[in-house]
Formats: sequence, structure tokens, C-alpha cells
Amino acid sequence: MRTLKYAILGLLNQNDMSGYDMSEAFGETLNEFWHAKHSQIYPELKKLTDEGMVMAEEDETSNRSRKVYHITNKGREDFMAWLGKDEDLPETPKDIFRLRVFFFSRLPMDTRRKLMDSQKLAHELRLRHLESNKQAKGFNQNIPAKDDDAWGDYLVLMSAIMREEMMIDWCNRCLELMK
Amino acid sequence: MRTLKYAILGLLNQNDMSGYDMSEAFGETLNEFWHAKHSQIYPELKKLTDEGMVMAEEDETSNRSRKVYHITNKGREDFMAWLGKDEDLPETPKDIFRLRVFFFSRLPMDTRRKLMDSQKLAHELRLRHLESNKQAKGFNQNIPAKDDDAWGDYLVLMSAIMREEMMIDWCNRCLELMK
DNA sequence: TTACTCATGTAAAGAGTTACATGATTGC
DNA sequence: GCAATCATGTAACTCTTTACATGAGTAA
Repeated sequence: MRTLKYAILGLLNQNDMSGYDMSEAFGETLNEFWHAKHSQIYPELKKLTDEGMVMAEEDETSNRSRKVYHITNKGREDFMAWLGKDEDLPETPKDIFRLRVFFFSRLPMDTRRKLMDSQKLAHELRLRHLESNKQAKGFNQNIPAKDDDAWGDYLVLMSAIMREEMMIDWCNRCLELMK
Repeated sequence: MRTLKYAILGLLNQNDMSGYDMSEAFGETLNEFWHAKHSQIYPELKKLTDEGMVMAEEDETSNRSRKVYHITNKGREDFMAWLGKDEDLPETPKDIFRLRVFFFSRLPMDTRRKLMDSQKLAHELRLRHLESNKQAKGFNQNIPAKDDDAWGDYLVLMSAIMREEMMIDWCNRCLELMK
């Protein structure tokens, strides 16, 4: 499926950037739903260059040695074809914690509670982090325009917040049942 | 991390079963949060046998040639140590659709709407499927006892339902914003 | 000068999917 | 007889992570 390819092309379709910049993008906004290590990004950029999807040039403005990539017309066409394509839902993503919960009946009640409390706390921290991101991006004041690149960012951030709220809600219900 | 190992040990800790039975378990209840193809299960069972975690015997009661596995004491100890261990939250799982939404501003509005409608429908179908599972397992009538293996099944099914409801909710909010 | 960040790469191993391959049993 | 299901396995490939490796600039 080469999804990383499209994640990279999508970023380059918004702005020219280096492999390092992409690692950072995958560590910030996009992080909630996609990520990749630099050891995966650099080889993929090389491959995309060979395929004529992107082009690199040395960044002369920087005093560090960095390669800035930009998307080609071919790359843009390929990306846009992918972007508008309606795909089947993939299998639900794997979740180690919920796998653990599936086997919970074998644990003493206080251990179950401890694990569930810890899980809840972790999601609360994540939620707070997302809320502060939302604040920092000004999404609390105004929603981005529909043709602004930040619009997708907004929807995805909203989704991440809803997911964390749901997880906390579930933890609470489970803790209720453990009383 | 060898999570598949623990998924298998967990299943064998509940009941003796064959590799084929495990594929089926991964396709039913557990499917919402873990799954594996037979091509991954059989080699793992072989490895676990070599490690002394499980033991196989020919099923004489069946007129088909099947190997039934059971967990050893060593396997059970290893599984229980894993089960009670509090691990850090992993990175959020990748989600192709939300990656797509991140780049939505580049698509015409009717395409965005079409993709979002289709996504919503897919989650509605999944939710209905989960609700009928819940009904079939009798979880609407009574909640399993805390020491029953079905207890974990119940919590995990509840979580899957909440996830699908959240996704539908998010789709609705996005569609609202696209008006 | 030392630690940190920026910046780019490769190698090896592990996890997971798809395809290849076989054979017996059951129900129509 | 034929299709579907039961049942087990291997091979090749893709995707992802961890570890190895290097070097230059920046700030204390």
C-alpha cells in the first residue's frame, strides 16, 4: 500500500522540506495518526527520487548541510489520486492494553485496578497535551477556513481529543465495574 | 516485545486448542484488538514448543489430523508475569483515513463529503455487528462474573462499541463542518 | 570543551501480509 | 463428483524498529 509514500508526498504537497523536517512533522501534529523514524524516511525519499515523485536540492540558505525536497508534477498527480480514493476500512488496529484486559479475569482485583488506573492516567496526560496543542494553534478561538491546510489538522486533532476522552470514559466504566 | 506470544499463551491459559482454533479466536471475539494469520501462528507455536512454553499432542478424538496445544507451567508463569506488568502507552496507532483527512483541504468539498459519508457508513456497519455480538453473548441480559473469562471479553467488547460510536460521532461533526 | 541539537545515512532484526502448497473430511 | 471447510505448513516480501555510524554547528 505504501502509505508512508503518500504521507511524505502529502507533506511535500503542503511545503518543501527536508527528511529531518518530516521526522519532526511526524512527531508533532501528524503524530496522532501517522509516524515514521528517520531510518524509514531517508530510504523512502531516495526511492521517491528514483521514481521521479520528488526532487532534492542542497539548501544553500542554511549553514548546515541539508537536502530540501519538493514534489514533482508526477508526484502530485499520484498523491491526488490516492487522496480521493475511497478504501475499505482496514482491520481494527492492535491494542496491547485491551489484549491484556481480555485476559483480566486471571488477575487479582487490586492488580486489575492498578493497571486500569495507570492506563487512565496516561490517557489523561495525553488529553491534556492535545488540549494545550489545540490552544497553542488557536483552534479554541477560531476554526480554520475550509481551504486552509490547517483545516485537516483541526479535524484530526478533534478526533484525537475525542479518542482520548472515550478511552478515559471507558477506563472509568471499567473501574466502576471493579468495585 | 513478542505480543503474539502472549496472545497465544493467554488463549491457551483459558483452553487447550489448535492453531486453527486460534485463527478463529483472532477472527471473532479478540478480533477487535488483536489478530494474526495462520502463517504467523503456526511458526510461533513451533517456537513456543521449542522454548517449553507449550506442548502439543495429536488430537485422537477428532478424525481430522489436528494438533492440540496446552500451556506448560513455565508458559503460564511467563504469561502471568506479562499480564500483570504495567507498560507505557505505545505510540498512537496509525490510521490511514485520518492521515487522508489531514490533507483534506486539497480536495473538492463534494469528494471530502463522499469519503466521510463512506467512512461513517463503514463504522455504522461495524457498530451494528458489535451490537449483535453483544446480544448473542447475552451481555445485554447479564454482565459476566468478575472471575469468569467472559468478563474480559465483555469489557473489550464495550470498548469496541464505544470506539465505533466515537468514530460515528466524529464523522457527524466533520460533516457538520462541511456544510 | 562538552553537551545538545541538527542532519543524514546504513544494517540487522522483528513483525506482519500475501502467496504458494498440500491433504483430509463433510455436505450437497 | 464438487465445493466448502478443516487443518497445517513454508517462502517471499513489505513494513517497522533498534542499533550502528558519522559529522557539523551552537550554546554553556
